[in-house]
Amino acid sequence: MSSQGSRRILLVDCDSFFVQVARLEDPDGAGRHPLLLVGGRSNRGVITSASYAAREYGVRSGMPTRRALALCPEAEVVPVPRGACVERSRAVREVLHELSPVVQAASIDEFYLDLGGTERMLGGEELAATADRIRRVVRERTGIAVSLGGGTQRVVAKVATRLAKPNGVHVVAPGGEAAFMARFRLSDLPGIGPAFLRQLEEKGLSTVKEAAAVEAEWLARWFGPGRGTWLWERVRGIDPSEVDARDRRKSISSERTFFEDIDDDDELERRILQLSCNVGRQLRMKELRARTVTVKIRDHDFTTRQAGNTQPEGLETDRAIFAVATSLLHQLRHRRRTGVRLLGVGVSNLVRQAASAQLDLFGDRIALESERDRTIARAVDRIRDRYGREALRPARVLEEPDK
DNA sequence: TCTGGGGTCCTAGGACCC
DNA sequence: TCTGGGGTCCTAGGACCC
Repeated sequence: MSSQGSRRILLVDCDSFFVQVARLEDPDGAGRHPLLLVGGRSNRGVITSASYAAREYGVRSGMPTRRALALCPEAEVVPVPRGACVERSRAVREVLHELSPVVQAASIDEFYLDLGGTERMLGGEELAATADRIRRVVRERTGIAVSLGGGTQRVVAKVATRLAKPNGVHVVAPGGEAAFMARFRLSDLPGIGPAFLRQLEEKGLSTVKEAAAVEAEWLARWFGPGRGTWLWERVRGIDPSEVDARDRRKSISSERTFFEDIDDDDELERRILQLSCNVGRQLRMKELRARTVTVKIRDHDFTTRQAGNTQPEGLETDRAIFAVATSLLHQLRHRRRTGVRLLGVGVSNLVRQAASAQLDLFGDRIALESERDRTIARAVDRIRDRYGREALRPARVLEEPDK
């Protein structure tokens, strides 16, 4: 939409989103507790989001719940309100669509906007003023407190959001990008995690300023041409990536960490059936089919392995996904047979239902799913929508087809 | 008090085709 | 029989993000 020079990018980031939603969902219970933690409560659970008051005790998201409670024994832990989070996220996005020509959802609680080209329409309003107006409108219309970072580049908007939190705005003026970035540590940059940070530290680099003083040639030699260029640009606040409103979903997955490790093949097969059904359901809801099915296993010792298989045609039925997933599971179990901590099923290489070939181009192949299978799967979805999840159990879906 | 669940992107090697 | 590249697709693994 907008050219490089006139980009006016804002990142709208919901403040401790899961905690906010949990409070809105239960205003008299969880909503009242200042030390609120959202996350898994089982023996293997972790914290997804912590209230600002709880963070003062050192609690962080991703931390095992047990450890969080050791640090902050008074805290209350509530499960992630998944459905409500999806609804609130959609509500925020809809309001943003009214306020900005380009909206890209980066995650459930982050949205990039590009207001480039709207200067005349907004009567010359400063970007910081626009950001503050958006903050107030989103709050009024959805009840969600957000913070906004802004600038001419995505990376600048992203880093600026850190200074805006909570419930504030921070906009970097055009031309001030490099000077703005120079105040941060390399670990503050999005895209630099523990592994890259270790490599940077080996070269004696820990701040943006230090890295900006190194010639591009050396960065390329140390970290490879791709990452060298990437780093050279980011420490100067340069980010060529556009805000892309057409961004489409590329994969769907469902995984579960078990309360206790599972080593029994029949039990694993039952679990993988449930996961296959979860994925299939979402696929059909979005009117998509998947050509690739992937199974992920995490062994008792945390070794994580995966196997995938790509079909010539897209699949959408639970039965077909389950068939592929089961064979991949056996493959993985054949290579290493130990207690399984986590099992996951994912699908990718997504194609639109309508766009998938209806013609039997693969007549000599045994089809994994027929048009009849698909019709049945969609009918089962409708019955479940109407009468609840338990109206038809997965076993019915897996009946043998007519021979 | 070990390490969730949902994603994206990148890399590298092998197969296969021209 | 040996020797090239280049392009695309698939697979596995890893890093990273919220």
